[in-house]
Amino acid sequence: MVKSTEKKTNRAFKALADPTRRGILRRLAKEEATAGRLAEPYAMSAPAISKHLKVLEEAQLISRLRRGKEHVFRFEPKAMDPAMEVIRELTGFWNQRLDYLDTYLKSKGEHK
Amino acid sequence: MVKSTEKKTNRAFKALADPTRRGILRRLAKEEATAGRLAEPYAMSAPAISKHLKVLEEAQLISRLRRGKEHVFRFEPKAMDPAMEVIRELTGFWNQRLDYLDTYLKSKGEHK
DNA sequence: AATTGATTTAACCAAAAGGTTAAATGTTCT
DNA sequence: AGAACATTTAACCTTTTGGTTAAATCAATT
Repeated sequence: MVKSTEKKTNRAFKALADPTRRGILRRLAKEEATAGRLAEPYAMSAPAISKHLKVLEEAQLISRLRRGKEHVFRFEPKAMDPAMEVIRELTGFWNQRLDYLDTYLKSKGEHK
Repeated sequence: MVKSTEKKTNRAFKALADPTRRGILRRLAKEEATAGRLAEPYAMSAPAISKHLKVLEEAQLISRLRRGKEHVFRFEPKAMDPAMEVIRELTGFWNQRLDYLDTYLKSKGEHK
């Protein structure tokens, strides 16, 4: 199922393309938080934040659980994988890093 | 200049959010190519492709040079850095890998 | 049961995205 | 100079995006 992966990739990158959403993700990467607390730093209405949260949730970058009257959000790092994979594919990230590791080990006199 | 970095990040993620543009980048990551050759795989008009190329160029993910009547494009991997940095920040990618390196060195009896 | 609180949904709006076709541009060939 | 080629720009259209305010929902409190 290559198609659904592509849609996930689209959604992930699109979600990451907005600075408000990246800010929310950064915050949630440290600790879970409610919609209200997430909204605090922004000069933006609650519905606007709610929509951003929906976009992130649809990209599966965050999950939502209801606790009493508030919604608690949590970062879901697994959903970053398609984006990481694209970047890896494009930049040969792994190769570079493995080269680096190789160089490092050589400098330690470890490697032949 | 934190602001211009944020704009670059926006543009990079936005550019990466479209599957046609990712396809173009994948192709250019292997070899440079002209607009015409890049357009071939797509059931889309030349102006549509031209616009995608413009978006990628504005995100600095590709560069353009004119060779006779054709425009030759080249992938510019440096422009991926802001996106990589966001992903790193969010997923602790480096930390994971450094932990891995650490574990590796311990297993070699190198560490402490 | 009514009120308050947290959040979303609905309806709306302007701007951006992604496509089209037709026209313009700049280069090469005859 | 003129024709053919590769590509972009212009004008247009529809859908999506990112925001707004007002209304609805649902849980907790009095």
